[in-house]
Amino acid sequence: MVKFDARPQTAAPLSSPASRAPALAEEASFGGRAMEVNCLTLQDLISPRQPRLEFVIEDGENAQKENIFVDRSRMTPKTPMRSEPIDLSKQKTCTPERNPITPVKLADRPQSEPWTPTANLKMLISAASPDMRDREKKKELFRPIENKNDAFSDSLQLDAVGDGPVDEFEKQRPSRKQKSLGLLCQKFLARYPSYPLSTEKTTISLDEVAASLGVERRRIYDIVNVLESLHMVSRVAKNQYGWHGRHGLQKTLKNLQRLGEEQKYEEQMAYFHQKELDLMEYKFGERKREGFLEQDQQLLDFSEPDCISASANSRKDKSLRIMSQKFVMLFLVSKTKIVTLDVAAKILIEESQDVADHSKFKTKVRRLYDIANVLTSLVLIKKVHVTEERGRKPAFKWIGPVDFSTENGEQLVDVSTSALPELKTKPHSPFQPCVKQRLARHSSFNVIPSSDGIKRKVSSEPNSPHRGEQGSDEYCPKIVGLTAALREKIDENSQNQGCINKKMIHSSDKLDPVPPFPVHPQDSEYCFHPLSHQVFSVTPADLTSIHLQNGLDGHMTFTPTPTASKTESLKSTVLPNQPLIYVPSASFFMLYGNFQEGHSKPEKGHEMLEVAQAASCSTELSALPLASSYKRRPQEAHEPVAKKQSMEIEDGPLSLVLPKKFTDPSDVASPRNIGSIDTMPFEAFQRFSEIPLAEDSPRKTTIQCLVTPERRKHLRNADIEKPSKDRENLSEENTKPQYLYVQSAPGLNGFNFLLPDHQAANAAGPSPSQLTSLHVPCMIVPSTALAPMPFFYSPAINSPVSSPGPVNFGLPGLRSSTQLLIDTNILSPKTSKALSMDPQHPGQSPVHLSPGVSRSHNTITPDSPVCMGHPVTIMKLPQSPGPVTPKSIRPPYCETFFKTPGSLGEPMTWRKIEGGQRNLSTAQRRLQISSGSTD
DNA sequence: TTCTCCCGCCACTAA
DNA sequence: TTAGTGGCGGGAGAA
Repeated sequence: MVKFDARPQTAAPLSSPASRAPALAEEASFGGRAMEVNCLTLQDLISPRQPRLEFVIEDGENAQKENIFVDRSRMTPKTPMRSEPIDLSKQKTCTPERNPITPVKLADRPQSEPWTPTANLKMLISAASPDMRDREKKKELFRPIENKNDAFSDSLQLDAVGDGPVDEFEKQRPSRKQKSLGLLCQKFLARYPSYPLSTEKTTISLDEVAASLGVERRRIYDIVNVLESLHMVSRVAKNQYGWHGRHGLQKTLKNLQRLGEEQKYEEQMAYFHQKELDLMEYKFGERKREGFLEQDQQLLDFSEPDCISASANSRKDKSLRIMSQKFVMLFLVSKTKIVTLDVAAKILIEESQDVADHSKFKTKVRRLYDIANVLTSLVLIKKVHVTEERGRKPAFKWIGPVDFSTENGEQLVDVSTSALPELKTKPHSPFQPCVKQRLARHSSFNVIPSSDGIKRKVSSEPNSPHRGEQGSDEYCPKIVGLTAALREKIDENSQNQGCINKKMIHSSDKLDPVPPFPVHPQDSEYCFHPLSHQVFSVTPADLTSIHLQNGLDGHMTFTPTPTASKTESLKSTVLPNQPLIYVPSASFFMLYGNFQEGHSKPEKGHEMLEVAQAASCSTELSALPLASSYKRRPQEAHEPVAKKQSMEIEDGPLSLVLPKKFTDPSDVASPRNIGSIDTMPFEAFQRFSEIPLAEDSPRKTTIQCLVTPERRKHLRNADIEKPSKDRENLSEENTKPQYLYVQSAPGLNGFNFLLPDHQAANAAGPSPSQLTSLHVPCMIVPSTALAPMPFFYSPAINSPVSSPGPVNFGLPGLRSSTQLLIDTNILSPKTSKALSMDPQHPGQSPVHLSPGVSRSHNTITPDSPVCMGHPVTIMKLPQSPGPVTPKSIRPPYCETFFKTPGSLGEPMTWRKIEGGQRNLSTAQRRLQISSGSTD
């Protein structure tokens, strides 16, 4: 692009020749290919004193800035060679039709000129022709969309160019948030595994990343600098960084914590707090000040080799790396783990011996925001506000690991983790230690050494093994149900076990959408926001067996609901009558890890399958406590949301299957089933769902959410009538596969449920072929915007014409996404109990009562339309009784596994994998758990 | 208004 | 010399 630079002779060049020369070269080069555009600046329009015009060529570098995308079709290339996009942003003052005069670079304007780039642009637009305005709008429209998935991607906008009103352009322009460093960082992190294999050397090319993310390299520097401060990356060459991931994060943080303590940062923070509050006069002595400076050197030594020479007030001393480390140190040494920006800025200014003027303060705060964005993306901190006497102050709270020490060299592991011997000392579980301290913060938990030397968390309150967290976090006062400890437990487990941690079903809009684990801030672009309207009401009875909660971060957790007396005091994750909202979560797509990674690194991408396979092949696992069958690898647990999001985008939908007892009556007591690998799915689900699992009724699985009011009523009544003793009988009951089918579209655009009812048609015992089909009465709750929910009831189960083949589910207009199949047995034990009262079918699933009973529960008429779309083949998912553990004294449990459905519109087939067989495809990945039974 | 932080100039650094 | 880095602060969007 070429433009004329109307630069006053008197204007002194702002750029050094050295720095400007390359730019000019690029400009020339680029200009040779670019369409010539004449630019007219306001200055040109209003100032008659332009002494001369200087020919300047827009440089290609600028053309790349912030990924400007240009509608080439609307341009008139002057040379066929032109193939690169033109930065229309640089045409703010240009119009192709106007040649002669040209604007100056905004930076070249004399200081006296009040025009800001924006003001100048606006003025020019106003002064220019409609054509110019259109072009300006186009420029805005095609601004980088680093995200292919961003709202304003591609074609739609292209079509809109020139057609829509001005407002449309404004609407489609990426918001500030969309361009935020935090979001960019998330995208950046999504590109790399949190815990890369030691054998794999990931190199980061800044150019490549910048181009990929559609931003200028400058932005990438900000990210890598912070990451470098945490040793997550290291510079290996020019423009090249090596990716280390989180492997060394724990050590780094530990060092930072130590240094922070040595630096007396806590005192400094206290000092500034006190100073600010005018509560007392306190000053650090000069000696201490000097001590800080010495510590600085230590910090620099620790940080990076290229920082060691940093000295006070030097350029490097102010580098983002150093600032980042110091910032992190503040958190680590803080008892409250909360650091206000102003205090942090003041400390940094103090240390750098800068003149503590307002300008410096602002600059520091800006940098801290940059750092905080990256740290937030790393799920190490989260934004909070501190209310002080002087008002509300922005601050951040550390949500990352807080304790990096181990006692006597012992590795603290989660109780459930310990159940998996091979995972007890899993080396890369850097966040494990933090569990100890976190748990210690909760009175309901103690850390006690176990006989095997493994420290385990146990509840000091027998009746409330998971209680105690609610309200403990002053910034998350509304957390309902799940305790932090429990979340951490789940998180910990999920770090090493590869699955099922992705639960769905958001509690309600009344529930504080606080992420159960360290996750992205709620305002993250990748976070789902709570719905303002109720979607599904759940009665207390519905929640007694399983509580599902989904934080905004997409993490979904199942809270154990005490149906047994021992756990009755446990609070429900979902409050009575609270709506349950299924929130399609990006984290849901973390199950298999990054799809791309999965291909490039099968060991990671398919770990779930491996786990499942292991479960299918190993009998060792069967002897493990139910609550610890699955573990998710650390990288998954701490995978940035961005990664999840990107995976969601790239990988397509996944599905969760929560199969229920699905065994033949003869298999109930079968030794083969008991403690067999078949328990794996159940254990896995139970593990994460924390669903109490009764040792005497291992096959009981219940879910009390997502049932119709009528059904709930029945269930409640039945539950009341049934003593707990009856549950024991349930263990002898055979159930047929019934599922709760949930299909959803991202962003809550889809909300589909198949509510398992009963399988009356097969009450006598379905054949394998029958079982493979969705012979389950179900309700599909299409969620368009979750508005008044239309119910689509599938009469397939009861209908004699129902086909044994796959049943298609789908909703027009919905993009295929996550699907959840939950066996009806997930219904609360009470439910199961109630439904299993029929003495005529003692061996059948509680929900498989007589057809008549079943019908009585139907709230939707069989005449309701059945949405067709995705064929679903229900796989047979046998279960086996879980080991007898204290935690296993829980009535219900369910099993889950996931699969990735095909792309939208593609039929999804659920099928079982035999043995170690894997059936993976790019379009469709499945986690198939051998059940020992055939379809 | 204040909070946030994008944006890109341009000085510094390294190859 | 040139490209890579990244400090810095204006200024505007978001809250």
